[in-house]
Amino acid sequence: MTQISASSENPAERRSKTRIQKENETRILLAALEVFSENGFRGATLDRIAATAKMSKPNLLYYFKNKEEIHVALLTDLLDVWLAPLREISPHGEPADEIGSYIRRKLESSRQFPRESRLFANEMLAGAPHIGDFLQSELKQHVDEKAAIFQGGIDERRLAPCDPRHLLFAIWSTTQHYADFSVQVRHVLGLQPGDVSYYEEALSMLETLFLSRLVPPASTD
Amino acid sequence: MTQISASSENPAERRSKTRIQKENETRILLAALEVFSENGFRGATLDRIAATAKMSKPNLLYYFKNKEEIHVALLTDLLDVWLAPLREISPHGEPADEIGSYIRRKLESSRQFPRESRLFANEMLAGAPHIGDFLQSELKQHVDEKAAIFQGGIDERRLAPCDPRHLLFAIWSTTQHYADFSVQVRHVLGLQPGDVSYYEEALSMLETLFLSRLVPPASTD
DNA sequence: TATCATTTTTACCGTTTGGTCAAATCTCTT
DNA sequence: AAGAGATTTGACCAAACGGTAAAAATGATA
Repeated sequence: MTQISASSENPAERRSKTRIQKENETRILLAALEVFSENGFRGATLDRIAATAKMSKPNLLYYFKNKEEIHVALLTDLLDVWLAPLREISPHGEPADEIGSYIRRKLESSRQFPRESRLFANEMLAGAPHIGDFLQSELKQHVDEKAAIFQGGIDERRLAPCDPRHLLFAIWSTTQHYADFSVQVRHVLGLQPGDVSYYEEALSMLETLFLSRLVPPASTD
Repeated sequence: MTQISASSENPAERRSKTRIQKENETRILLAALEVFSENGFRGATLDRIAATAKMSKPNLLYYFKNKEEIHVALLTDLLDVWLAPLREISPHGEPADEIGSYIRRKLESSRQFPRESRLFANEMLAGAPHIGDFLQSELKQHVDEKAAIFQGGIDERRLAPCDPRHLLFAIWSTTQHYADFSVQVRHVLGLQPGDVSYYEEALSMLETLFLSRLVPPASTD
C-alpha cells in the first residue's frame, strides 16, 4: 500500500519536517537574521546568507522559495518576540510597577535579541513595507489597550498627566537603542566590540528616569 | 572599509565650482539622502539615486567618482548636523535647563532632518563602517565633555545620581525615535503618512519625563 | 540491499548593479 | 561668432544578483 504522500514541491508544505529540513531551516533563518539585520532587506543578498549558513545558494532556495519568503519568516517570528514584553503589562498592578517591569523586560529583550531588534529597526527605516498592516492593526490595538491602563493610572493620579502612547514610545526607544545603536554606545563608552556590560548601567539610568526623577525639586536655599 | 577623510579628485576638487556644478551636486546629494536613508548603503543603488535626481548615471558619476564618495559626502555633512545640538550645551546653565533645551533642539532636529536621522541610524545598524572613527574620537570627546558638565550638576545635587552618558543616550534615543520610527509612530497614533503633528505631544512627553517626574511620590493615604 | 524520496550540487539564465569610455552637446568667455 | 572647457549622453562591460533545471548524491526504509 502506497501511502498518500503530501503532494509537495516546496518542502515547507510537507506534512512533517525531516530532521535535515528542520536543521537546515534553522541554519538558514539564523544566517538570514545575521545578514538582514545588518543590511536590511535590499542590502542583503542570497549569496551572503547562503555563505553565512555554509550552504550553496540553490540548496538554500530548496528550503525557501525566494528571498522575500525568508524575510517574511523572520519577521513573523520577530513580531512575537517584539510583542511579548508588551503583552505582559497587567491592568491590575501599580502603574509604576508595570512600567518598571516592562522596561526590564524590554531591556532584557534588547540584550538577548539584538539582531531581532535591528531587523525590526531596519524594517522601520525602510518604511515598514512588510509589516505596515501589523503596525496599523495588531500593534495599534495592543497599544490602545495598554495605553488605557496607564490612562487609568493618570486619572487616579498615580502617574503624571501625559499621553501614554508617547510614554510607550519613550520606553521602546530607550530600550531598543541599546541593541540598535550598540556600536555607538560601545564607542562612546570606550568598550570592546563584544562587550555588553553596559546593560546594567542602562537599567539603572532608565529606572531613575522613568520611576524616580532626574531633576530634584528646586531647592529654596 | 573606507573612513571619512578629505580626499577626492573629480570636478569636486577643481578650484572654484561652476554654477552647474553646485546645482548638480546639491541635486545629487538630496536624491542620495532620500535613497540612502531609506535603504542604507548596500540597499541603495546608483540607478535609483540617478533617477531620483533626474539625471543619467554617467552624469552622476561625473560629479562623484563612485557610490561610496556620495555616501561619505552625505555622512560628513550629517555629522555636523548631528553634533550641533550637543555643542550648544553650556557648562554655565542650570543642568535642568540645559537638558530641556537640548531635548528641544534634538527634537527639532528630528523634525527638520528626518532623512539625515535615518541615514545616521542606517549607518549604526550596519555597524558604523564609515564613521567608526568619528564615534570613537570626536563624538566620544564631546560626550565626555558634556557628561562632565552633568556630573557637576549631580555633585551639586541639581541632578539625580546617574551616568550622564546614559542620560545622553536616553535623550538621543527618545528624540531620534520620532524621525527613525516615524512610520510606527504614525501607524500607532492613527495618523496619515505625511502627518507630523505628533511632535508637540512628543515634546510634552519628554519634558514630563526628563524635567518633571512621571511617577508621583507614593501617597500615604 | 534495493528502492524511493529527500537533499545537494553543477551548470546555467536573464537582469541589475557599479562603473567606464569616447563622442556629442552645451556654456562661458573673448 | 569661435574656441576652450565643462557637461551630458549612449553604448558598453564585468561582476553580482535572484533564481531555475536537471542530474547526482545521500538518507530512510522496507
